[in-house]
Amino acid sequence: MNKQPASKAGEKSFFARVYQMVGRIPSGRVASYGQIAILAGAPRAARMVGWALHAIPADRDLPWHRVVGEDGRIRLDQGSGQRALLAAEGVEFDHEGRIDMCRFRWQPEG
DNA sequence: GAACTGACTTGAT
DNA sequence: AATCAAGCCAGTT
Repeated sequence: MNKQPASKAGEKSFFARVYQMVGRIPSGRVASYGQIAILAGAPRAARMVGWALHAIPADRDLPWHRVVGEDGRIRLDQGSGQRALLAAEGVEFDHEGRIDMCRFRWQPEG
């Protein structure tokens, strides 16, 4: 548990960074774990991103469902409803349940 | 303080 | 093209 302050005052944990980036993903767009990791400042912490999302408190209204694998496929077991959430936002899935990352990948430039 | 873990990614076989 | 293995970072125990 965080009995001590995360790093220094003002600096948030890597998790908080991830949450912030995930929160910036616009509706109808998706980002990969690795992408979020890069944006969060850890180009190789893709696994941590997944763990961070796993640790998202219910209070957070983060669009965690907009984070998928680099191949555009959901890395969660069915039951999370992630695919349904994305489909509801206009994200299209192919017959293999994969997203066309070329079209739906979120590009933080704008 | 060391070891383990994980909603990943990439490269090799 | 599919499967296997290793690497990676940060948090948790």
